[in-house]
Amino acid sequence: MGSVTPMTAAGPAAHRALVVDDEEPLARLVAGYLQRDGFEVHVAFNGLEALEKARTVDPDVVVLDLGLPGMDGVEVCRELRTFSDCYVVMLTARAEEVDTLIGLAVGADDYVTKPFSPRELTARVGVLMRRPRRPAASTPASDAGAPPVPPLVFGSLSIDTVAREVSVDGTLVALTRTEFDVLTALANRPHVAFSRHTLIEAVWGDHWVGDEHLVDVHVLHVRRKLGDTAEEQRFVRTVRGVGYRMGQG
Amino acid sequence: MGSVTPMTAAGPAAHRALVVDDEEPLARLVAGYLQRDGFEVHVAFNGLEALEKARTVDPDVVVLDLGLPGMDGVEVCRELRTFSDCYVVMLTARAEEVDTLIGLAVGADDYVTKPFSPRELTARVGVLMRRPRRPAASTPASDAGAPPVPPLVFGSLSIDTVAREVSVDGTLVALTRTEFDVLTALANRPHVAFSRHTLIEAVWGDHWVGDEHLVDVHVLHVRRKLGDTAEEQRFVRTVRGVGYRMGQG
DNA sequence: ACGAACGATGAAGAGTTGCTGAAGATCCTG
DNA sequence: CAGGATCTTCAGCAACTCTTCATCGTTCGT
Repeated sequence: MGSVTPMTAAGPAAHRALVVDDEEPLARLVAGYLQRDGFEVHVAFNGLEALEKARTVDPDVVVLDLGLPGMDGVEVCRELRTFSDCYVVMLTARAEEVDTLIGLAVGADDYVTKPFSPRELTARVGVLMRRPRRPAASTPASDAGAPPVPPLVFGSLSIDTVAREVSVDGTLVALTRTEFDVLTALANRPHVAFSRHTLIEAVWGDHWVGDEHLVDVHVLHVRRKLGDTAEEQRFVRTVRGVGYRMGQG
Repeated sequence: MGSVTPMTAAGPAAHRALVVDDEEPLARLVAGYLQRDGFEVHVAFNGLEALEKARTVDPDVVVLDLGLPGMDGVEVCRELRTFSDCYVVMLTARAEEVDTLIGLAVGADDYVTKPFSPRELTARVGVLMRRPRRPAASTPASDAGAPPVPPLVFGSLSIDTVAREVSVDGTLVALTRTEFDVLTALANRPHVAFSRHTLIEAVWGDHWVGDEHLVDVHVLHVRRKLGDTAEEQRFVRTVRGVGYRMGQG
């Protein structure tokens, strides 16, 4: 593998980065690497300064140390999010902190644990920059105007996955939970041949132990309720030597 | 409130995850955590199995160990990218590997270094799932947007590896499992001459014992069903003294 | 052109797979 | 706790598939 050459930009850089860390040598080190990667780099040594620079520079990505004096990284990140949708990479001292942070819904895009190699950090930043920029605010509670989920339709068979209702020729058919789950697992990927094992993982979860032919019985029941037989398989089809499949051949 | 509501036991969940690791206990551990987080979890223990499952279940996220036996994580990830745009979290043994991997442009979305806390991993996966890349992936139904896996085409012959369907001139041809596997093994690498031995390894696995000319019989059957004969070998061609080969040449 | 090696083919027994009914185990509801 | 619904296991059966084997035709080297 030759050089990877991460964008050879000269003059006004393509992207702006803000590095926030109270340990000046570390900040400078990271800044240097990012600069070499073609970023226009700005540095801040505390939370307030970081927010101020973020407002003026409008960076594409902020590398933010968690353990800042005064206003800590979490606070900075939260405040940052009120006026910017830039990417945030959080630096933490211990790996265990990461899940705490994520749990706090701080809103960072990536977490890097100290000690890290500068190249790892810059590489991760590179990955973020290649992502399409996030659209607006990612409010978790914007499910209000959620569009209705269309039913899965196979000829005269219709599966409402939300209501968990199945109908054939407009007539409701009562399936048990397992029967419904088996049918839906297949119907979610029409035409795809599922092995019994994969089907079991989908419906029962992995950790399951027992006879794989359990699936056969449930398929039998589904077929019966749907008006199918082993001879006429309109909906659930047998793929001999493999398992089952949904949809016309 | 209070309880996190781990979703009613199993059943088709909102998101699907595929965990790939040759160390079964570790894979199960990770799988368990993801399941608790509401994922429908599938497990694979080697690269080939991983790709096969990825094709059938179309996961939203793949947790992929770098050090797999045979086909390694990098290869799996590359191949995966040819038909899926799912998120990929790569597990690596050493931190230094991470920048190498990123440099190789493997295309993973996150990298976690062993040893890791399961909660950190699942938390990172959770972050990924909140990302906007896949717009409507949150609905349990309607996977219509799933990228279709392109069939293998040789003139008038078309092989749908996912549905396990073969058609000639648009007409479906019913192959048995072994016949299909033999044909697909050849078709996966067109122009490559397979020895009977290699073919047997590919289809039957390497622990097989018996007469190698078993392959001949299956090829015969495949040819017949495909409308070929020993004289007119449009699809499966004999390579005298070696074995068989797919495609013109 | 001749014999040896190789591939193609047909047939048949052994083995596998899927379907089905029934019965026991388990879960849920009232 | 009883009664019913549901899940799971089991065993028999029928159909299908795999594999082996013997034979025949073709190709290749000499």
